[in-house]
Amino acid sequence: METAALRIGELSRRTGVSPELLRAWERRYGLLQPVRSAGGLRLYSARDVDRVHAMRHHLAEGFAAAEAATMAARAPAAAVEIPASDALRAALSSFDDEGANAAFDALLARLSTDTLLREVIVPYLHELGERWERGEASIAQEHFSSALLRGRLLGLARGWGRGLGPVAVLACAPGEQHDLGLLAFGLALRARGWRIVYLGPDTPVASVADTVQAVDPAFTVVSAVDPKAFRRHAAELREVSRQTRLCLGGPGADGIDAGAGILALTGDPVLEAERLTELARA
Amino acid sequence: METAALRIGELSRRTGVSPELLRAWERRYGLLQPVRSAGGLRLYSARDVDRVHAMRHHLAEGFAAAEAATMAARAPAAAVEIPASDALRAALSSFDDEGANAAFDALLARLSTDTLLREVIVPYLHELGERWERGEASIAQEHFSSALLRGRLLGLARGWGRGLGPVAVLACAPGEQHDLGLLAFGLALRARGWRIVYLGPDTPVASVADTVQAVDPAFTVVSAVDPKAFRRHAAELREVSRQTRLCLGGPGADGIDAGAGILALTGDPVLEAERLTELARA
Amino acid sequence: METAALRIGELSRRTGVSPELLRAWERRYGLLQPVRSAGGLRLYSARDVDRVHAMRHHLAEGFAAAEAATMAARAPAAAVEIPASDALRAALSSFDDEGANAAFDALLARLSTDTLLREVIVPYLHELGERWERGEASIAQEHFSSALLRGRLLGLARGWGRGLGPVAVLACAPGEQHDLGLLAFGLALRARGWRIVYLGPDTPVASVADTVQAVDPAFTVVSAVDPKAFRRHAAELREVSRQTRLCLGGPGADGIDAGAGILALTGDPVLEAERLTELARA
DNA sequence: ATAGGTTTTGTCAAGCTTTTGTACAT
DNA sequence: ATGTACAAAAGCTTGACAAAACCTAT
Repeated sequence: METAALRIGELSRRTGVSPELLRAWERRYGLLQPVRSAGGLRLYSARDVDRVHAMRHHLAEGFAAAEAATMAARAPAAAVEIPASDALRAALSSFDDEGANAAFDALLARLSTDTLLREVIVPYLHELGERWERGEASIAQEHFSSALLRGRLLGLARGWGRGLGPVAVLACAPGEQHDLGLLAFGLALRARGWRIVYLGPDTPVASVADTVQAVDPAFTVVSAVDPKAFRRHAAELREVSRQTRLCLGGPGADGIDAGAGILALTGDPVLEAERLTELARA
Repeated sequence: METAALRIGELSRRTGVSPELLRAWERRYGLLQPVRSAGGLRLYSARDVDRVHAMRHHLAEGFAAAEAATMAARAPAAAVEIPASDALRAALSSFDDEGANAAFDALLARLSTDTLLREVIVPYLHELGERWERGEASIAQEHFSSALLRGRLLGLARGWGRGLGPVAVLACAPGEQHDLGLLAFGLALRARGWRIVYLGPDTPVASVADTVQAVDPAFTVVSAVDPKAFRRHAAELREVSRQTRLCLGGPGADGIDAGAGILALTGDPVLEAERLTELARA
Repeated sequence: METAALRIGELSRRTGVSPELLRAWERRYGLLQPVRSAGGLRLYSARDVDRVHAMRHHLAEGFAAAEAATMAARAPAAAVEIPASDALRAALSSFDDEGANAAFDALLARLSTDTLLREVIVPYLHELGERWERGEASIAQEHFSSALLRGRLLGLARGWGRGLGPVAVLACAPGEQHDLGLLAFGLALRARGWRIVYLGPDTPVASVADTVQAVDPAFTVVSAVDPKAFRRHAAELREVSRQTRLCLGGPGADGIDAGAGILALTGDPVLEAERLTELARA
């Protein structure tokens, strides 16, 4: 996993706590248990950074160091605040192209693609879907928001077919127009080194088959919001699954009995991307 | 076959590489294998000129002579400048994401948005449409191409809602999925100072009406490939046309009797953008 | 595949890492495992370039070299997010024309024009200026960077005079050659719907006056790095300010007593563009 | 917080080899 | 035209060095 190994100086720089104090906290409270390099240097993980931040936070609250340390050791992760995501939401719901782009830029500058997807995009898509079901979202706003987000995500997607990693073919099922979730999934895969061939919304199963033949992917993902889209083409999909490792994704894959050798990806895009990557490693 | 037989002096003059060096390259790397005259003189073909040019190109890129030679021998044409629009076409039809983006970038760096749209994108869309009608285009390729171009065009569209110009609302008719032409039209308008509110594919007429109410545009354009999309919603559209200056666009607007006060935009996107701008100036 | 074989000098040039250091990284961490030529020279692949970039990226993040190396070696190079702005900087400072253009394209796809200007171009210009003052930047280096950026910005500027928005006339003061800041300013205005008439470096005040007469702009901006450029032509400028809303821009406008009715624009280009647009809206 | 020792890491040098453009003799 | 020679530029290996960063213990 996260083997990011910081030395004490960098940890100090990132947390604003002197190396001496960091060592003291280790000795006295066992706050951190860094691994050591061959030569004996302490090597810290990214999680340790959080832990030190928590420690400082508790100290500032007035707790004694010993207490602060046990608290920090127990609950290292404090929620990250992402105010810009509210700004994005607000701009999208008022047709404010400029504001939405600025907010997106701000998020992009501060977060990794992964975090952006997980913390902002995916929740927003969920939210939109729910408002939609409850009849609250204006269709006009949904269209505006989708077009804008699609543009930004496709911007991030640029060049995602290049490189050396395994190839994944992504397509929406026939009739399916909602491709934002699939885009997010593609980006998450890309961040893990995959190469993406993206066919977009409403792709006939035969086209997926053609593409599979042409590029020989490690995985193929067909996505839909509505399970009917899968049922309607069950036979064809089964056929495709004989030529490639086939996955069904999106909310529509939830109730589906995928059938032998077909994998259902029903979780959030980033999670499923992680899972698929683990699977491919094996 | 191109039997144009150059002697080494002429080859040297054409390529700017000294005869000695040409011979050295032949001896050391086998870069060229000229036929010999009866008297033993080297006779080079036109292709050899390309090969030497490629060699020089690779050298300029920083490759070592030995490497440059093998590269030049393998792909003599690689150094030849393929017109970027052909390169784009070729890359799109072979699922080459990287190549397509590079070609698009090259075009972008050399052409104005307008020229890019008029000379490259619009012709390409036409071509695709025709191949489609004749059943020649693979659907898979069309999807891949559309997704990629959509991404790039939406990338250019960024921030097109800001500023000072008049506002135009753009939407595809209900059921209509082809938004690339509409996107191109929006970009052409933007290049003329308009602000764009873009609703994207398959937009219910009621949503268009909502948006018109919210942003009060100078023009509203609804686009479709199939005229039926307009006929099916004729009444609603007439209703909308009472609140805004309404235009119908795309191939589908061709045979339509638009009705009083409704403008049909049937020409190519850039042309129509120009026309609308003239109209707005008046 | 890509067997492009670079020798160590070229790899060094492309990555900005000295050959000695590259060899040290190989020996100590096994970062790269180049194939060898018959004579024993190291031959690197394109993938190795990515790997070195990743290594540098991790180093910049504060990781120890040993850790950075294992991270760079493990991750598929494409998965490491190297901020394109760093890539641009690196390419510019190593005279890597191709790399710089690619980085610029990547930035363009990812960011809005505004963000690109504010977060990348303007800071880079500052940085260049400072290095220049401290005598660290070579003239060649500055020329190369300026020429490349000017080309790209002018590429973005294409067609910025057409359309419907208000007109702004932009010119560098007599003797002033630095127009990149002014270009950035023009682009920021364009992104807000303005039409730009751009006169470029070293423009006689009389020419500005002529242009003002011809196009009747909403604003006219004259820019200089050195305040003396303004002082020397104070009288003429005052004269021009009677025919148009005149602004003085650039670092040189900072200490200037602009005089009645003359506006000084001393902030960063994007900010000032926003300000002017607000002013025009009123 | 300091002292005294260790590890890590970028840089340099010496001496020798390979690569490659050019020159020269046949 | 051919083949050989040559010299500058670029690389290779080994070994060493020193500054910065870290360690432990007091």
